[in-house]
Amino acid sequence: MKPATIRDVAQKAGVGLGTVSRVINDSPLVSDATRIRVQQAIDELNFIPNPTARRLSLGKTLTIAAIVPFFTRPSFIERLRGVELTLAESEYALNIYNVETVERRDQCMRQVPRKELADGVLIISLSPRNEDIPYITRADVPIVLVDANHPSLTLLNRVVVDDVEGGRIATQHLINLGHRRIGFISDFLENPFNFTSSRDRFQGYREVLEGAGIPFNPDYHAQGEHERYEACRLATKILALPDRPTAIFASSDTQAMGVLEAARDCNLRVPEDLSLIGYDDIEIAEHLGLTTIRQLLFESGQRSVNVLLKTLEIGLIEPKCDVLPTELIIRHTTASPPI
Amino acid sequence: MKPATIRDVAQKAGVGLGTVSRVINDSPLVSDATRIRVQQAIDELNFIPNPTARRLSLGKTLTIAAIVPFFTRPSFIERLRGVELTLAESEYALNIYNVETVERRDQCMRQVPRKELADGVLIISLSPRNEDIPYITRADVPIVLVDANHPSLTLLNRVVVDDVEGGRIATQHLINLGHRRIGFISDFLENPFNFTSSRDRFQGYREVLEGAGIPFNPDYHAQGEHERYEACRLATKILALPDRPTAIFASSDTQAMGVLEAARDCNLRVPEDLSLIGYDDIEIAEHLGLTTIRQLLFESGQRSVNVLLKTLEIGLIEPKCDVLPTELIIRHTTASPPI
DNA sequence: CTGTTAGCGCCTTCAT
DNA sequence: ATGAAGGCGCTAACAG
Repeated sequence: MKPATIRDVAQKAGVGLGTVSRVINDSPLVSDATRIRVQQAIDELNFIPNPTARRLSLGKTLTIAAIVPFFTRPSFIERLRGVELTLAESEYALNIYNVETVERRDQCMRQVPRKELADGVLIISLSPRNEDIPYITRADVPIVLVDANHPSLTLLNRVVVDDVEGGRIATQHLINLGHRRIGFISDFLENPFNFTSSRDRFQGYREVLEGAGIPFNPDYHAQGEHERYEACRLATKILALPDRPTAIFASSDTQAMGVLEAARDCNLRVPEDLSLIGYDDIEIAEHLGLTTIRQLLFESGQRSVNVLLKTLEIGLIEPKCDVLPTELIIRHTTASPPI
Repeated sequence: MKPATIRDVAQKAGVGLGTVSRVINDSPLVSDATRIRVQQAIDELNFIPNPTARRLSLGKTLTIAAIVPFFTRPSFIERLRGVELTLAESEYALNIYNVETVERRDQCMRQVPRKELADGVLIISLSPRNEDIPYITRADVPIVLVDANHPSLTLLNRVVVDDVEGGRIATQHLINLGHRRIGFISDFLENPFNFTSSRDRFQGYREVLEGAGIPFNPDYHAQGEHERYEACRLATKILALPDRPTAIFASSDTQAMGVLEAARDCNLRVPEDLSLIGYDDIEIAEHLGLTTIRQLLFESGQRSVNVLLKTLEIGLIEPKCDVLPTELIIRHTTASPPI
């Protein structure tokens, strides 16, 4: 049987359509008597206003779109959790656009920011490229960049973390412990998804090296897919170097796990023989006792939604760039180098 | 500026509304000449049919709802990934209803299975209770139960795993190694969310114990929240027993990690002093070398979507119960007990 | 305060 | 093969 409509309710309550609509929307323009009568009819019919019709009539989708790559990776999940929980309290639904291929990336970046699809868009961890800019700037929908950036997009709200600074902190920590030979394992610095975090962390790494008078050794930098296996493979190669590093900075905790495996394979003790620092402080990091750089993943999700909701409520506001802090978490994978 | 509508396209192409609609929907009832003309107008106007209007007109939501608890837990994520990837190829959108409280559980279970909200519903890892049954059976929407069950719901499609069997396999593995004192750490067997997996695995555990002539020792069973910390706490208590178990079966890999921590705290080597087997085979299990029971998480998501889509396409079909296999993965946390 | 009416953008008959 | 018209369920503006 078909679900009850506003019309059924009106008939049952013996009122007009408009009145039912007013009751639904908590309009003050209804007498208590009729409100009760209508409410009764609603309850009896187990009526719920059809969201699709509502959206069409309102000209709003009541939906927020989140474009996020590889949404099963722990760090992205944690961001999404912040998004989801914050949004759950609102009247907005969440649509997740999971990006796992470059084609999909481009398609989402260009097609999703549309009024017909969402009232607001969160672009997470995917920095637009120059070719994307026209699509984004002409979008008639508020957009918030989360963990993403682009020089010419200062007119967008952004919630970011200073990855260059994070790279500095990590590297400085290792140097403070006395390390001079410091490896860096990362995603591909140049990649079709335009992930920028590794690039930024690498920059911080190099800045600090230079500041400490340590020349950058290209052999100590290996890049590859963002996967444990791959990181393990890369680390194994670096650790086989005649003058192997005494410390490795992995640009994510996941990759740090790969390094841990490589160290195990090479019979290197961590941290006695090899120090290791990761990045993100995902949940598993604590279990592993991994020293890492914490960033506020959950909070980045929360904040970005709040900014978006405020924009939707108040209308365009002065675009802000919200820079979340970064923190060194010292656990048990870093120590002074062997003498 | 407002997005282009079908009307704009019609005007630009010099045809009627209906024709544009036909072109959009690949109707054969359009001559090639006009089709091209219309397509040109569509491209020029950068027109995309408004999904909301489409849904209202079609009387379909073109949306699949997935009710899933704690969607950030690795095992649920992996199921969701199967759902998402499979659905991405279809014309259906995915709406995730994340359940983290009992109130929300009840609300979702009762309100989500409605035609107005979704064309199909996936209920993941949440077994309906008796009180939910009326809401579910009267739902006018196809429902697929994933990793969930209920005796009176044989009319629903289900994709499940035999957790009792999984519990048996895990326990048998330990017994085969020579263990007689086997602990079991699990979620609360009775819980307001009505998670049933721990209960089933526990049953398998007890069956095998009994079959081996080993009396069940209640001291060896501890239940608590599904969290590493909690599992660690529970394991610590069990391991402090005068006659502590030589092996522990944790009802999830996450909890197994807690046990690992407890063992570490107690200076117990795994597997020399304590054997440990988990459940799920989430990604981290491999890194940890954890012996565990693998279930096809990703595939459960895929299959459930396929069943749902087929139902939507073909209409009601004979409800099936798809039982996915379970597999023992032996790694390095189980061995014969110390003599 | 309340009933009525005109859309929202699209799909689908029904004529032509 | 194509145009015109009615309707999907709701909101909002208007008249009373």
